[in-house]
Amino acid sequence: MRKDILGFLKENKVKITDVRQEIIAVLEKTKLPLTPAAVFFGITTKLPKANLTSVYRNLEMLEGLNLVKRLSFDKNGFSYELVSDRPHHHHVVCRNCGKLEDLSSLAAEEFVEKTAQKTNFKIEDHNLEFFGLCRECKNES
Amino acid sequence: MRKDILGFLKENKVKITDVRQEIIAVLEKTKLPLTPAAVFFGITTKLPKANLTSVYRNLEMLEGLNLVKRLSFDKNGFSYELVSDRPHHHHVVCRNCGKLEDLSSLAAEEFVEKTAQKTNFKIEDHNLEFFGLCRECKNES
DNA sequence: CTGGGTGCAAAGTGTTTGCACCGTG
DNA sequence: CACGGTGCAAACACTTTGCACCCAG
Repeated sequence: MRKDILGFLKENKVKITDVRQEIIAVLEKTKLPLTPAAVFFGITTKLPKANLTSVYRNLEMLEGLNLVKRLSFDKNGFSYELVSDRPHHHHVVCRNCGKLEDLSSLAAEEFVEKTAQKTNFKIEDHNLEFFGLCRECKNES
Repeated sequence: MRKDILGFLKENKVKITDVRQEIIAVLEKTKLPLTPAAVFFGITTKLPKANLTSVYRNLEMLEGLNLVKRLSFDKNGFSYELVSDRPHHHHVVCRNCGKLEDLSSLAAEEFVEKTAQKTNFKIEDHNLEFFGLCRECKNES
């Protein structure tokens, strides 16, 4: 588990427990958005007695501290990904093989900026997702 | 209910029932994304015996025909909006008062196009949503 | 008159809550 | 050793499924 995350948790008086370390470790390792169930599966290899409930509670807590971001790709619940120190990024999801790619984009920042001006909203967050066919699946069909 | 929708349903051999007409009427009237429960509430004024199940089934059917689009704003389920004949549009949601505004934007189209090029995906759909504070709520706080 | 559509009830699924025990700080 | 965190079970909310009756075409 990254030192900065650990420090941040301590600053916020959050106890460092096995479950928490593992949840964060799993998210760090995969670097991709995971469903609570997937995270749970990931941590059970090291913590066989762990509980889905704790995963939910901790993901919620981590979201509150902005260490984790919740995304919704499909109808069946949410996925969570670590908020890394790299800038905004968004996702492109292949509807055939389910592959998910990051997209860090200056174009996105421009777009957000234009939107804020146009609507006169104070934009605090945004969610930009793309769905389609990836290189491979595009050619197969 | 709009003629073109009615015709399109007939073309697809979908029976025109009271429930369906009312669901579409409600979506047309509000012009905003509604949850299945909200649609249900809307149709019960004219069809007191209607059932939530039918609303779900019909929204799913309409989504299949691309007459309706499913969106997810918050954790508690989905909302549906009519796919109108105007071009792509997206939403800006106020996190304080819940107000929801459309955003039809050329900038968005550009952005989608750039993304397709950059990733080499065949982009079929996208979901662009913004969250923040609207004009009024921005000034109050 | 026939197959799709509907209402109703029951089952699923993902998520949350209550509570007693546990373990970090 | 106090109090936040955890596991477990039960409750919840939203959505889906099974089935018999109904009605649009």
